Amino acid sequence: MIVSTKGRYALRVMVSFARRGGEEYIPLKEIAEAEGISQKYLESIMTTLSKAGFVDAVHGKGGGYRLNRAPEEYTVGSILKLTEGSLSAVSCTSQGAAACSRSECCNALPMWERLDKMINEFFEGITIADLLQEMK
Amino acid sequence: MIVSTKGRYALRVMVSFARRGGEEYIPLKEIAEAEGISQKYLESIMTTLSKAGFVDAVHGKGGGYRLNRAPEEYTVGSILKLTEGSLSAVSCTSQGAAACSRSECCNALPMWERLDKMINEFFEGITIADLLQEMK
DNA sequence: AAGATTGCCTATGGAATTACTAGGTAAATA
DNA sequence: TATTTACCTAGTAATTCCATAGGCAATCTT
Repeated sequence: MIVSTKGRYALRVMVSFARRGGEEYIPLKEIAEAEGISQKYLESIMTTLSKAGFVDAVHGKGGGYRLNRAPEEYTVGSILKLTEGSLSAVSCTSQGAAACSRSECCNALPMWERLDKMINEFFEGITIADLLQEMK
Repeated sequence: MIVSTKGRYALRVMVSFARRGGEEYIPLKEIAEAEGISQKYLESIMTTLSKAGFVDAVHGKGGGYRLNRAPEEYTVGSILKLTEGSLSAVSCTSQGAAACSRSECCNALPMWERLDKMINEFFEGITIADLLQEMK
């Protein structure tokens, strides 16, 4: 599986922020309850998003998180790459993985590379604004 | 990750059989050695392929495995679906998984479904014969 | 300055999956 | 009958996933 709950929760939370709109800071607790996600687990995800500069965070009362760009400025790809680490379908092509000893002669490698490219373009072509609109 | 070693080994073995051509049966031991794959691990994969009717198997001396169709008759998708169980990128859309309670209102579901469709069509459009030809 | 509220950090743990390994059983051939 | 081969059932170390626990740090209100 490419996308675990971590990445899916991140997307959901970003959509949730976008849906609310506005510039006020929303505490994590409120988002976690609204979305039915474990508060503690969501903490680590929000910290990741915050450190990467995807959201603003302020401590203390009246603090919380908020988006710092328009929803159409966030691609799904950028969020998933951040939270999932990689979107590669096989370890062969994910950077950081040990280089496969067969890469020089592997018949399948070009296929994996085309797949990665296709998936990457797919996710880079969708934004939080698109998800916000989309209804089944 | 979508594709584990199980699926990748299965593809490699199928390509290996296709490369040899011919109708003689090749023992698993020989394939495992040629491909540098654990013999015992490969056993379970070959049994899966055999039970699904992808290869013929005969016991005893002179036995082993062989393809029962032309390489262009095997799609990569069919082999991966068999060995990996599912090619879904998220558990939300893989059949057999518990239905997501949010599926009725999930903003992301149409995206996951389009992704699955795209990946499926990608793999169904490639055959073992294609892999055999393909060189980097 | 104190206390409440909120985000941030580190560590831990159960469950599932992955990638094997071990050892036996069944079928076919020499 | 003995050998060769596929098939079946278990087990296991390592890793990843999905959290949980508890304290520390920063900010605001009073």
